Amino acid sequence: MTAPLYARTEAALRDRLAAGAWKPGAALPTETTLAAELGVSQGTLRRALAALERARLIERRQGVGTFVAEATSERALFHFFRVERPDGTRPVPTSRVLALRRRAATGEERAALEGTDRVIAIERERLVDGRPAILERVALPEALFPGFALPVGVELRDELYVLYQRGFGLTVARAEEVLTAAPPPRGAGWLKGAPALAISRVARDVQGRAVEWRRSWLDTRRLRYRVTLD
Amino acid sequence: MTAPLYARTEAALRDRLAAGAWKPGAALPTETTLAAELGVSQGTLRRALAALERARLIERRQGVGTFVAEATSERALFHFFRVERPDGTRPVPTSRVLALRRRAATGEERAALEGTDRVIAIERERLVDGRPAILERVALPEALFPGFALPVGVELRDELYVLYQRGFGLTVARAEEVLTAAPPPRGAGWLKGAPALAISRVARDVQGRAVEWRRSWLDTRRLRYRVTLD
DNA sequence: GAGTGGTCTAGACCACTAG
DNA sequence: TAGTGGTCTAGACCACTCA
Repeated sequence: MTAPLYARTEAALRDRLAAGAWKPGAALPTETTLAAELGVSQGTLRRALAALERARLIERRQGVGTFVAEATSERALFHFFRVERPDGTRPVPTSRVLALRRRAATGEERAALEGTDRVIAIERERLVDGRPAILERVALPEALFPGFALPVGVELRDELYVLYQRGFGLTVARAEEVLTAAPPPRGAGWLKGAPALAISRVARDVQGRAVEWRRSWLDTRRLRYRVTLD
Repeated sequence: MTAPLYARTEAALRDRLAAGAWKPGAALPTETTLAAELGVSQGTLRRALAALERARLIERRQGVGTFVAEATSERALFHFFRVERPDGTRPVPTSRVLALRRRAATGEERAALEGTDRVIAIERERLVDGRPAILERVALPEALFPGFALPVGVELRDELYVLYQRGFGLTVARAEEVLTAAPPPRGAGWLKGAPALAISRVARDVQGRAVEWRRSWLDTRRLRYRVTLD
């Protein structure tokens, strides 16, 4: 009936992490103290910690300690940007915001973001090797991102997910993507009418809450999408 | 220097599974006997078995035993066919082989299949809701599939990966896919010139050997590709 | 009821890091 | 050298399946 102790221990830790009991990058208590605090054996605690490490919520370093995982550009790019050049190398894109405004959510956005009424809508170009290769529309629930702002028209080496965590305590832990081939969208003259790879994403935080919706159009002559199934 | 015991235990079991020490669907020895046989404690063995279960090489059922995973249609479809209808439901496709012949490998095939000289080339249509929706070209290393044959022109509810395992002892455990948007290929009139989602896949067996290369063209008006990143 | 895998514990020892 | 996480073991007990 009740879940096993290691699962309840993992859930308890997950809640405390989500609640911000420890800041990203900070160390958790040691195994022995944390086990005592939670009233479980060290072995049971270790099983819970191992699961959290697989989910990339924490990082463990032998001889040093256990730390809350931080959203870094590298991590965001590696895990959530599954794009490569035709030769298989992975680019590090820059980006330029074309527009940012607050407005009512479209039906699609409301469905993806689970009932959000108002969104912050961002349109940006992402540049690979200095030239635009991706057009992207991002929608954020306004309630979760109070005061969110971005400089418009400037070329940035940003990663949005780093900003989400640092500015609003929202850690993106999982994303679902749906891909189709699409005619080139309006507003991307550089696509020159070539078909684009359209990617729709819902990003979720540690507890599964939908935090961001985006749709990207990729210039498939210059970029491909790679995924491993196992 | 040397890998930890649980890792070596896992590797040993993986080798024995790949060598066919136990047939797909058969039961492995119990934990206690297997632990004794390998000269490790039950705890260490359990850690190795848990890893193999996560990799879906074995299945464990409490009160019953531990079994070598079988390639079933359901498993093949669920893990390796990441396609859905626009409404989000997952179709169960049928297929019709258009051609099957043996020939020299193209450069692309040789690269993907790691030096294979001759391949069995299959071209087939896959039908969703009774109508063609996917054109697919499959290349198999001839050396690994002696005598491989398929009925041509007949509509089948097949799953190739089930045939690979049952007929040739080759279990597909992992696949890498690269997606692009592509102009419609020759030979798929039903696409009517609409852009297609092109999917290239290398499938690998338990030990990482490339076992199959395929390229599929999806009618993106009727099908989408879904993937979860975490 | 016999036998299987699943959970949980306690503790010894090792490997690594940092002051 | 003190303190951390990593490995490995032994054993008790639970939960489930099936004859």
